[in-house]
Amino acid sequence: MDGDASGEEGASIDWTTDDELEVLAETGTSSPPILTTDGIEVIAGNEEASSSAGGPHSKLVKQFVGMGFSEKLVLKAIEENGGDTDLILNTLLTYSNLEDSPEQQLSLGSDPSSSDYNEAILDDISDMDSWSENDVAEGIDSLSEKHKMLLSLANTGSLSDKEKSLLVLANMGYTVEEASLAMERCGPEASVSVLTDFICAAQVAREESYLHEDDLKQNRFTNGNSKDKKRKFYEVCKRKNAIEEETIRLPNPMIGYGVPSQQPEHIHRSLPEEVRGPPYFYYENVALAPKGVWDTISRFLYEIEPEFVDSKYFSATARKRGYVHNLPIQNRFPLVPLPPQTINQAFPLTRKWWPSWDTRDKLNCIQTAIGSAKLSERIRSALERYDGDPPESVQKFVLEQCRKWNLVWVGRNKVAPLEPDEVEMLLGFPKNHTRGGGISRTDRYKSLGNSFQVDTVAYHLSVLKEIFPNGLNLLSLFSGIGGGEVALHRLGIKLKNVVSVEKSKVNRDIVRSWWEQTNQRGNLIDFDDIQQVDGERLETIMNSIGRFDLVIGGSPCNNLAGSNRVSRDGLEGKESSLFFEYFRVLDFIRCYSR
DNA sequence: CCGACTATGAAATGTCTA
DNA sequence: TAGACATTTCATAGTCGG
Repeated sequence: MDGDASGEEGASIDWTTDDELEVLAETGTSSPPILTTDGIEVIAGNEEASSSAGGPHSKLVKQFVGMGFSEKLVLKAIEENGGDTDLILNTLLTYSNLEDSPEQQLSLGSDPSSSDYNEAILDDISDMDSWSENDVAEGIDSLSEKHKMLLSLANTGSLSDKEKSLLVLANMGYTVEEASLAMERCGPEASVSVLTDFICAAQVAREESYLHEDDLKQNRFTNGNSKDKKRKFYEVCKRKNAIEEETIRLPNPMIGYGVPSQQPEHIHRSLPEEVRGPPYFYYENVALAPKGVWDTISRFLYEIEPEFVDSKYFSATARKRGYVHNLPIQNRFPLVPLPPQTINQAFPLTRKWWPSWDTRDKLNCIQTAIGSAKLSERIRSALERYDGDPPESVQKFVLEQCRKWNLVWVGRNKVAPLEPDEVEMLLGFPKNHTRGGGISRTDRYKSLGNSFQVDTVAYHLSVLKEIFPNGLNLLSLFSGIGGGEVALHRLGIKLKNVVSVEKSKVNRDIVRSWWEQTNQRGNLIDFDDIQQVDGERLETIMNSIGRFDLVIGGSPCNNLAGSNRVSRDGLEGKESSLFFEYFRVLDFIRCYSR
């Protein structure tokens, strides 16, 4: 009924040829991936049909740019070879090879001055060590010297987008030279995936030059040995994909190292000596992030495997999250009293109106926005047409919407979204935690939707109680409404000094107000912007209050979250890339505390 | 300008079935 | 096992009225 009116879009797009090369790349080595002349004819046909949009070869250009070659190279290659994809690929591979050797530099019009990354810094880095060895073959080692060094550069201030990408690529095992070349060629907006594609192509080209040096010198632009080249290209791409496909899988059931009601027989994990606390750290983000995100996060956070837990095992609402931490996992204990475990227990008044065909036991994840009044009205009028149970199709529609928007039954045929104080209770906060102080209702939903589930986090942090009987110093990054602080407080762990970094003023006010109301004896210091929390400032703080025992932080998820239709850009997204700031600060604290 | 409100899918994963 | 089908998701941008 609602948003299914988009049936026509696919008709005008012809997908039959677009993925030709990618499909070939995925087929195993058993069948050599050779482009047939059939494919070329089809492509040529399409290109005539769509010549009004873009250039005459726009489709071909897109195809090769998608493979990681720069647009300039592609255009030049097409100009020389027409529509023959075989010849174009050959030429491209040759070009990218020649670009690596200065004496044979072609004037391809690549303009170094247009790229604004700091070449001086990069040169310094690449001179400092023998990073040019290709790590891909050896596999990825744990926290390498590379990004430690990058980090020490970054610790004086915040990270630029380019430095972030560079860190990511360095962590994937690529050399800094490769990464910076790729970034220069692919432009500042290029995603990591595009960059790795480019590096792949360059690697092939390099290996090619090694194997066929003579051949290339004599026969620069001809179609020599194209089968070998392409085979090589696909092999390297496969190697790259093998790295990318090393995806962390979510456990089912999502109980991490155990939940109060379900504790595995024997749980054990051994952390490497160098990551054992203190300082302890606790990082959180959404479990269902785009592919590869958790691999990257885990690689940065010292190769510690994330613990994925769904908060539905702690409360009446689901909340699937991943936590990376170096806490002990033995002898955890839950907060008491245990919060309501079902919708029924949490909202007894809804039982009277709850239809038998609504089989929900738990609510879905609480988000930052609520269902509209119009939807509730649509549901009511749909149900009022029937005396008893509505037909199955209506039931299905209503249930779908109730699940999607977390609606509960508040009257005859009447559904409604949760109230802010109900959300507070479900998430383990004291009632009215976010109320007052001039905060709007909308902002309450937003702040709560972005928060921890306190019981879940407290269960993990409970092991700290016996480690720090006299309290601890807490560094809380992206504090939000203070889920970590509330969890520790409810556990009875004394907070000596809390340094809290939170962008939103209303959230800082909420934490401050909670701090005062709970008669805390320690000090609460808050900061606005994590990018301003540099090494110098941290050092000053630590000289004053002592070292941090615990670093808590859940970095922004909005570019990772599934409900974001607009900017689900992954870890490189505008806000979610602040993860690298978390890492920067954490690594500084760790280095300083040693 | 602020706050309430509404419309806006896709991507990843899980489950069922041939 | 592959593919159809089902479920879930810490959101954004725009409008409107005060």
